[in-house]
Amino acid sequence: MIRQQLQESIREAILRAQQAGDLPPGEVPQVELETPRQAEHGDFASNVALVLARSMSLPPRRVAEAIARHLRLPPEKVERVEIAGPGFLNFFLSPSWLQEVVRVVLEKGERYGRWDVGRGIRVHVEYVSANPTGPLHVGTARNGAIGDCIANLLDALGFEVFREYYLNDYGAQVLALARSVACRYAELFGRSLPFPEDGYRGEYVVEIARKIAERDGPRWLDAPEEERDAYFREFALAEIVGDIRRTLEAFGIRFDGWFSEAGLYARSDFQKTLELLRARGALYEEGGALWFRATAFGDERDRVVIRSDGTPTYLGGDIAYRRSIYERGFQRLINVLGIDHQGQVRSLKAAVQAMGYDPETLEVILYQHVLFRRGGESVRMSRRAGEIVTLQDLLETVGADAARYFLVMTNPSTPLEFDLDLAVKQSSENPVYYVQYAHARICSILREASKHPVGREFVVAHPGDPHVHLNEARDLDLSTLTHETERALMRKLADFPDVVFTAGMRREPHRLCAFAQELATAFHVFYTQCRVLTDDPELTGARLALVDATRVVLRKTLQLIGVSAPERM
RNA sequence: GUCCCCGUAGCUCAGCGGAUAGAGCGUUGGACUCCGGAUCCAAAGGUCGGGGGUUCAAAUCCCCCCGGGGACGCCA
Repeated sequence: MIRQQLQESIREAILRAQQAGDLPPGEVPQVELETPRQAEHGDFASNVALVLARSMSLPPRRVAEAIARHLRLPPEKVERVEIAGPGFLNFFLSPSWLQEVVRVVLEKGERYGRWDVGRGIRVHVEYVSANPTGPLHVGTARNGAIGDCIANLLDALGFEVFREYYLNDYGAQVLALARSVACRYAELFGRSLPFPEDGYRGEYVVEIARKIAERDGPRWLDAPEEERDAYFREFALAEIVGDIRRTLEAFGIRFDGWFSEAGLYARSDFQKTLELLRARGALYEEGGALWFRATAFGDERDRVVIRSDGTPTYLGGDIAYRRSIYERGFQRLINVLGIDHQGQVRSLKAAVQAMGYDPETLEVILYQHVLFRRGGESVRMSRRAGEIVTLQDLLETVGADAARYFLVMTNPSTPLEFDLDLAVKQSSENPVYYVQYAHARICSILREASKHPVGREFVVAHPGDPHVHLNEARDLDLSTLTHETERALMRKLADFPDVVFTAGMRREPHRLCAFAQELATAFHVFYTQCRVLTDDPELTGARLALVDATRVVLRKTLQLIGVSAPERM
């Protein structure tokens, strides 16, 4: 990859300059390469001379000159190096090095942009994990979009990724759900039961009650309460989890595991966790409750893990869950949570440390909430008030592609305003369509090529297969790709691996959207200025290769974001 | 009160300590007899919330203040 090669060359040049006595000895800092805003400043620029000038107490430009003198970059890779401004080293790439990128993309295909920095490291990514007491609410949509995209990125970095949904299917809230269903069930038979104080009022509760009534008739009306609660709880959970799973699939998310909180108690994982903490002196009793000595591990206060009524707290279950993940052999835990859970982070890290694991291996990604707007007013959504705006609603109005793209488009730490009216009304102007359009346009060119007298030499169309493939690019002469817009497009293709790396390592999926848009723009600009299918066989073959390489990278980028890459729109 | 996040163009948001702060939408005006006009080109639009500091260089790092959101439970 170009950036790494340049960084290494600069580093070697500094070392050689030091050996030759042109620069004083000293540690060589990490060489940073940036992409200048202006084309006159080259394809890459380095400020390394400015950084070194300080420790070497030499004028920056003189340092830059010494480095430049010792650079050994072959002319087929770098056309020239300039020293500019206060002491920047500006690199101008040769067309042949960029043209080589096209070949690399086509040879690597789907593997272009993959890294192996994560090889052998098992990463557990937990996201969504919404309470199974009702349909998925739009608020969790950002969690899903961000979590899934980060999992995709980690996979691209070579980590062994496991995606899991933690189901809070235990405790008072699911009991309240069971009783809410029971109440609606009784109403169907003209009876009445007291509606639980913390009950669920959504229409879906009535639906579940109706299903039970259809299946079992009135036989639960006079059943013992405990028996009825247990049955209604299991039934309601199965219905709701099934619904959640279907909605997530429509959203493009599929988990490798669904972890039941109730299972932690059934398998005595919870007890084992308490024993572990107790053995390490991290538990004590007070006021009839069992406390975790969190302050000993950096938390602001100690935390209750078992209430005085004997029931475990949410945190207690959470700690046991974390332990189960480490027990299963994962080395890194990533948890995607809404900003309202920020208070839990320190407690969780304290618990991880108390159990003897490195708290650095637990990483919590906090994202700011989405403010949904409709008709210029913010939409207040409260499940318990029964006014549900579900993820399913969002998918039906704006579609999965637009929803995912939009929710991932901004930095997780920035609040996001999602105007539902706008998303519906102007869906054709949504940036996702702009990117998808570039992809569809390329596919159209390839289809067209198979009918073109010159172009058809370079493509293969299989009968019955809608895809038109490019022939081997190995023997193509790409040296005709010299137009300014071709150069800009190749530059973008060359950036892709770096974008994947940065987005993945920094857990900033929005960088993919920015890149997708820039790549699409570079393609559209190229398209309006250069004709792909011409009567010149060399030019046509080279441009088909460029366009096909663009298709590969666009498709890969959209795939990482979690959006489809349509061949026609 | 303590802690976390945010404040950049009319709106929604990018911006890695670097050179003249960007994109989309919106506004105004343009562009193929030809591979998809869901496209392209151009213009207008900014005291980067305010004030100090560090640095050769600050939207970016540090401190204070202002504004918005959130967290500080034997809730989940």
